[in-house]
Amino acid sequence: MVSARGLEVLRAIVQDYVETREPVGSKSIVERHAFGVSAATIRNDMAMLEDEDLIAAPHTSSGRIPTDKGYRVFVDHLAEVRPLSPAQRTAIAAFLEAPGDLDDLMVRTVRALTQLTGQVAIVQYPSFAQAHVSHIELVGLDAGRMLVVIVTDTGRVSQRLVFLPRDPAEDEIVRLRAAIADLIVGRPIRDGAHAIAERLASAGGDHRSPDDAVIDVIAMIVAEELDEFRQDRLVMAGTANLARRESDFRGSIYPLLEAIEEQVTLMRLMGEMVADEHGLAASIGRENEPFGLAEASVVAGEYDASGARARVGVLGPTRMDYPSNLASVRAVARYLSRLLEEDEGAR
Amino acid sequence: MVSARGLEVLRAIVQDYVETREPVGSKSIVERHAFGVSAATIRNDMAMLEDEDLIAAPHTSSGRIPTDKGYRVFVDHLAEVRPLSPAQRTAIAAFLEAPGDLDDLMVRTVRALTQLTGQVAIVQYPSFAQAHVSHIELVGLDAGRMLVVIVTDTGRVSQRLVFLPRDPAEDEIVRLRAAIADLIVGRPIRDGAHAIAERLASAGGDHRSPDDAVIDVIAMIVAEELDEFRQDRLVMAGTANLARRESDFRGSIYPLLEAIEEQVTLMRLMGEMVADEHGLAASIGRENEPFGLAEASVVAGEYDASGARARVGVLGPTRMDYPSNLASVRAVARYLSRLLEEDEGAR
DNA sequence: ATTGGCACTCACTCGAGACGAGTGCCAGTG
DNA sequence: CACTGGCACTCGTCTCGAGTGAGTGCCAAT
Repeated sequence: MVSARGLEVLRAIVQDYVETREPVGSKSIVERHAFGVSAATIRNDMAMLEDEDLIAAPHTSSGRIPTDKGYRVFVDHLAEVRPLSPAQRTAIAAFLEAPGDLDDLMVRTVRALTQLTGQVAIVQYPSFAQAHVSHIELVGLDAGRMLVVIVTDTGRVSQRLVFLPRDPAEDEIVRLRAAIADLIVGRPIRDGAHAIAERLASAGGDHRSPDDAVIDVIAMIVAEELDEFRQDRLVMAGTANLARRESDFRGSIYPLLEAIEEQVTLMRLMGEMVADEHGLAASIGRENEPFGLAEASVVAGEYDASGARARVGVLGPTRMDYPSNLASVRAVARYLSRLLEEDEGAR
Repeated sequence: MVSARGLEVLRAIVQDYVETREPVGSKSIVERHAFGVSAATIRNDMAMLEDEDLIAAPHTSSGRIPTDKGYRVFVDHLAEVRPLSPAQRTAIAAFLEAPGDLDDLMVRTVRALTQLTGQVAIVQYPSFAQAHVSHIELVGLDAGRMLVVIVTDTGRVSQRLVFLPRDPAEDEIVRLRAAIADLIVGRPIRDGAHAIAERLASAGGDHRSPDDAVIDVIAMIVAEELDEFRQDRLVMAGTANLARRESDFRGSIYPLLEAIEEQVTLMRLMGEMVADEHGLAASIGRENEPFGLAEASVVAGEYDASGARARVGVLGPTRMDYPSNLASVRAVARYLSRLLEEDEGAR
């Protein structure tokens, strides 16, 4: 029921509201946008938009502000992702090109994104669920301690300290390492944990030797560690920006800070967002209610890391500059993909 | 020039103000505390306290609130660290007793502290500056990648991925490992980096072999990593509490969130605090100005980890409950010391 | 040294009135 | 039928002034 011009009016309202942070009235729309019609006409269109629940009036007679639904329509149909300025592009490059390992890259990425958008930036580590184990090492230390190191083909390394009931001999370690490597090296991570669990179960009864206590401990640790690999991690930056934009949130920013500390919530939220053809996705206002973030929006984009796929995004007030944030997220995601595809797991 | 009763009045003002969050007047003091004198007398005492800049009046005629100097006197002379309730003690025990490595312990500690105090909790990792290198391992992976693993006697493990100009042979790695181990194993970390740097410098000219490129790369990484060991790390929790207590901060909580993200600032602040005989220290309000935290206070306590020493603390509004926070910090610090001394570097 | 009394200050609250941005509606026009 | 100008109406916001009360500072008396 909304005319083409009606949608243009919606666009104008969203833009002006985001910019001025004040309810926008028919008159100011006529002034700021060359619609070529009178304020009264705009008012008629606005009445339509209000019927459709795309905009709302805070008080009986004041300007209108977009509803969450209005933002949704704006993002889906009206927002053109506006290309970044050359300066911004070189900024991204400067941030990300420095050498370093995966951890470094993630940190620099999240900094770049918070810098570009002025929002809280979030970067998921590439999902290792489908990565393969490329290496396992057992390093005997002193007095019953052993270091278990696992490396994946996507370049993630994890180490873990184990306390053993007794000190195994050198050749015993070598044998053990070979046995475990046999079980998991070259196989996808998600299978690894299974394989070991099965092995542990089947070993019951038959040929238990005194070694088995040691083996069990180590195998269990390896399985645990593999399981942990599957849980993705987040890096965040720019939390302080929430306080700067405090007035953009009606209520307290408490739930937001909580969600940021409880990374799990954000993890799930980012995971459940559905991307469009550009790999971009937005989750707006009340849509985040199940996550306790009803006053916030998240804009996210996908990136590829040699097979593994994950997301980068920003978190901010519902009243955010979507076109610009979408652009920043897309640019960073693309750059990241290129960087991570380039050197194929060299990191 | 402040009488004994005058100090009692200061105590009353601090207590009441922290509790009610409102300026406290002479009358309410008489009502809530059994001073046995009239309001007028209290007023005289308050005039003294005001002359000494220990309390101040927000408006000409309203109650008084403590100045930063007033809080300082309160903390130094008037606050008795009130013992924790048994329930709180068992809560600490329950939090900290679970098994796990050092990282786990740090996380659980910081959670316990934020839980107990309702403030932002901060835990420094034990300082490794005086720890000794107990183990070094070089693990050759595929295609020019090598994993360098360093372990200290305080149980910290670090690993780092290196890209080598070429693939070294197996026996070459063994030799190299022995050479580096010779330089640093058993020696304090701070010497290790030196030793390697010297070695690198002296090797110039004489017996350069084609190996040296590889050696150099690895040695440099090891030196870098050792250097990093000396930089302590922080774990934090309860950031969201700042938003809950927002009204306790006159201005914005922006600088606080910034400091929390910029861990370095807090690190320095905690490092510079001077502890009393109980290992406790407080830094109050304006005293934190150089760190951009003029509206906040930090309460910290020292703990020992088999030689290494570090701090735990809480960050909150200047108007905080110092006795209770001091008690919580002390209890957690003590518990942590006990736990870390007990199993002497087993972690 | 302590006290009761008293004048004084000043933030805060409340209601009334003025203001103005903005709406909704309607009759008129191309 | 879409658009326009006009107009009454709503309602949040600002301002002003009076009233209120908590709290002080000072002083003379004990």
